[in-house]
Amino acid sequence: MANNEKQFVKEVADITADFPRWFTDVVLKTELVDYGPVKGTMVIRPYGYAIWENIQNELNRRFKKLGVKNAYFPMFIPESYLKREAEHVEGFAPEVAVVTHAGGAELSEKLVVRPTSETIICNMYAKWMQSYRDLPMLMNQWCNVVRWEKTTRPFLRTSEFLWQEGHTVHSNEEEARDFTMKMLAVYKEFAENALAIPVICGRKTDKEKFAGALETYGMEAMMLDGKSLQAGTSHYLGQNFAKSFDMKFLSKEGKLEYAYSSSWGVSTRLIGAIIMAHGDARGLVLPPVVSPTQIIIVPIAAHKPGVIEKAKEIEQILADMDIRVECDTRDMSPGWKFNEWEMKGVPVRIEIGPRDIENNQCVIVRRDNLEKQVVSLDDLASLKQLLATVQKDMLEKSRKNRDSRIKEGYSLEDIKNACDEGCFVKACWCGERECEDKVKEFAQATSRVMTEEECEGEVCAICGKPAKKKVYFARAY
RNA sequence: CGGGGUGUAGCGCAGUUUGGUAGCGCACGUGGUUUGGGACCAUGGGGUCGGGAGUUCGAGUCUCUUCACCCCGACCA
Repeated sequence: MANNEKQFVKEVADITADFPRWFTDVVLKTELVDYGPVKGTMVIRPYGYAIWENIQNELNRRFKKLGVKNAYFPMFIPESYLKREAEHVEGFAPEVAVVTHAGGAELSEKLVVRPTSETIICNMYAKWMQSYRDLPMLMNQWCNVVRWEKTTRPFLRTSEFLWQEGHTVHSNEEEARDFTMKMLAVYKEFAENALAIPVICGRKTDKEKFAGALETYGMEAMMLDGKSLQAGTSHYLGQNFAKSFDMKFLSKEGKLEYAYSSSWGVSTRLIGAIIMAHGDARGLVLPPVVSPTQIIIVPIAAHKPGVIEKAKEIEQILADMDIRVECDTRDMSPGWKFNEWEMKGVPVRIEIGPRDIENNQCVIVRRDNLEKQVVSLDDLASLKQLLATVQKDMLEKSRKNRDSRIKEGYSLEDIKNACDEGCFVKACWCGERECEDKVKEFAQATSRVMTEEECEGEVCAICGKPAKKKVYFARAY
């Protein structure tokens, strides 16, 4: 059958062979997103947005535990704010969108559409903090930001994207540093337990750090093709922004002091990470925790008496167990529905037909390994456990895959060869920017994060000078 | 901004060499038969061939021009 979707399955038969194409097909055909009319923007459709909502819920719960509260700050930032922190403006200037006209007239001061909100939030924080009693301030906002990138790809890099950006201020360095690390740990736990994506966390090199930060920590996830995706960052900003935005407070000792701040964020890119970490030739594979629909019920021979009723009955039982369940009663052949829901990555499918009803059973199919099993209709309670199992197995599978693709590198050639094979490379490094640039040029790879591993007595894999750090190198999205 | 490519129905494409009635598959509407891995029969609707100018009796096709998008680089969550 020369049918669109069948062609799609064929096209993606070997997904890593043409990964960008596979990725684009998947996000368009599963109705996650569509392209916006403005180049580089994406429309997030209900199915994609539902994943985002689940991510939001999971993260909000974790933020709350740390005492972080949600707030909202304006999208327009006076151009002068951005310029106050020298490194920050230098880092973001090339990619900001600027509003020059509004209300039918030219503005006296141009407005930058936020590429990130440190500047405007710090400006407000400065007004709100008087004494050490006001600290720490721990806030987060869910919003959109705009960064005018040259090349774009749905979810991974778009001109406008949704994210969460948290901003904290503290009265002392230790607490601010501690919070930066705490949030990194939250992200890691979230990535692994909610998204089933194992991540490598660590400090970024100066070359890769956030414009304006003292230290940037990142979590890196390996995609199916062995490339790395920066899935989240946590920055220790020191007193940089405090000094630029006059964030001062009166200490216990009665002295006026600059505050210490941190910022951290994850974006809709995480949805891209899910797609590219778990997907297969049939399309998406979504982890149950964030999947919009956790169980899909497909009635077989739905026109026969009692089938729909039974399917609906099962739907109700599962819904009462707080499972996100849906019953597909559309007038289409079952095979068509199987393929569609597999493509959309729904973790578990239930098939229920006349033969099953006769035997008081249903057929359960897992999306992650496509295993089929027959389950008694009296045993539906076990499905909750099954979802948890799928979640756990997905993480394990990703972890195994990733661990088998981390290599040690002792030369530029090693690094290049490993990247060509779709691997991360751990290599000793002297700490010089120049060597990172060489890796970029020779292997098209960048340093992802630094490890805590010892490299005493080792030499830099690039220049041969004494090594200071052990670093992960990889090609990245 | 460099290098390459594509614009024809909602989607995917053929037709362009050699100018001569606008085509195919999927999707969509209607009627019926179906339903355990992408069903079938019948029938129907849908187009300023990216835009503009030119050559010609006649342009999807040739010439010029313009616009848009995609892929590969440089930049980046």
